[in-house]
Amino acid sequence: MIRYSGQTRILVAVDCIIFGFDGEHLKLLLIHRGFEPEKEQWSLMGGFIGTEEDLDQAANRILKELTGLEGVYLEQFHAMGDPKRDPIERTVCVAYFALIDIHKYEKQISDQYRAEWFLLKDMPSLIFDHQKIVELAKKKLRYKAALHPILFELLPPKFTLPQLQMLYEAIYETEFDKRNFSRKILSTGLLVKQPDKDKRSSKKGAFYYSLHELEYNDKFDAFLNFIPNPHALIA
Amino acid sequence: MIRYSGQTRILVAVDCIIFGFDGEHLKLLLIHRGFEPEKEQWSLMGGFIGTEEDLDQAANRILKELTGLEGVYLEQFHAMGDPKRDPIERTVCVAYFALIDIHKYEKQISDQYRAEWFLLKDMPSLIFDHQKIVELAKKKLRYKAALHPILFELLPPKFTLPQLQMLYEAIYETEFDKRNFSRKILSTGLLVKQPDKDKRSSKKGAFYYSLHELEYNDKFDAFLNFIPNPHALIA
DNA sequence: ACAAAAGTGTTGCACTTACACCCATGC
DNA sequence: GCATGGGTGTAAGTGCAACACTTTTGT
Repeated sequence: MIRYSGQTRILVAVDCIIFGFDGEHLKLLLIHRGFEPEKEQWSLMGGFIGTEEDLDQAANRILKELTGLEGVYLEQFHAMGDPKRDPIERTVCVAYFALIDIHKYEKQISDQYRAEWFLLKDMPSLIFDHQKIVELAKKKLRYKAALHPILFELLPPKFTLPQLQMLYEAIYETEFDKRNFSRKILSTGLLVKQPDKDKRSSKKGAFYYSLHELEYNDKFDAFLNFIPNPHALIA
Repeated sequence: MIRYSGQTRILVAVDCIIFGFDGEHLKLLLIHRGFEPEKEQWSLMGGFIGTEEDLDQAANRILKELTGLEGVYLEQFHAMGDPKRDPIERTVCVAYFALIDIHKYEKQISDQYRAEWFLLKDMPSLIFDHQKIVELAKKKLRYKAALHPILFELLPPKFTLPQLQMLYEAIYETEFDKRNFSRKILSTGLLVKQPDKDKRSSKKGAFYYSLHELEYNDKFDAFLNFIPNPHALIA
């Protein structure tokens, strides 16, 4: 087998930033490492890429190992290559962020890891440069969600407009006018009103909506402008 | 030295998509490889990362080796990891796109490579998955340039509004109304009118403008909406 | 004087914002 | 019957798109 000569080969890992939404706050799924290095520390879910898989496959595999979930929204957003980022051995990492419906996550799927949800603003310190990766992921998520309908991935298949608005408000750390918000969201044509209501959070109850799959796939890449004054809110 | 055991180490390369603008068309700087593998084929400029450099440093070094330029606009946009993308040996590549003032490029800086500018729509076939990387880069460039003032990096320090408009038109493969275009661009406050004119392309001559550095740095990350109907033009 | 490109203003429309009241229900 | 959250409409302002004529100057 021919190989390139005189070059250093390096470990390549994939790390996943897993976002979830509990109805009120944005959360991150972190793992408590039961193994060296940095045993007993909190970190992002990650792993080395296998010999027969590409990066997306590796990210999906890793996500499944931790959460048991497949078909999750997963997007590559940055590669980190500082030679000193992993003190044990040089590792280049390709970071992905995942958006999951927090209720689909079943605890203790993996016994190698103890996983736990943390509020974004109440996170433990993380190993290596994971803190920095999380910051990048947050920024990227805000950026992308301002223009593309990705936040639905954080909600269950049926959700209410107040729930959706709370999600946007959590992500942008601000408040929106509910009349304008509902008009803007509904005008995209992405939502289908359901006949039933969610009555858990009010006496009157709020109508459920679900995604119009066809429109959703069509408009996913379109430029939709989901938030007012993006100029002010996006770094 | 402690290392992670049982993991495969992989080559990591950086590839640069180098965009230039000749006043009329968007171009790409490609190299004719004088070495194996794929000797005598056209490819993107790339190289393996060094043991002491991070990804950005590697990209800057590689760009300098080919063009002699430093301080160039360079942005990481995607990592490619298909195990079969390089037939010689598995290589993960991190792709960057660079924007340079085409007139700053001096030929034959490197004798390892023969470099040549190609019209984007008139490119030779490229090695490996470089074609795909170029497609991704074009998409990313369009996307980013719709919201951020990056295209100035493709022009000389002094340029005219008609030149700038031609650039935007080349990138989006469409035409804009010059009255609306000039109003929109000038309203950003990013440009400073110069006292002199460029008289090469008309009898009347067009005023030069230069970047207002302070405003440019301030507003670089802002959301500016440089093109009409982004919905229609951005994939 | 004519050709060729630069420069400039206005109007209508669409979208966005700001804002306040009624509705349905469980207790 | 009242408290709680859900749902809706309107008016003013802003930003965007469409559109045509004048200016300059080299030949």
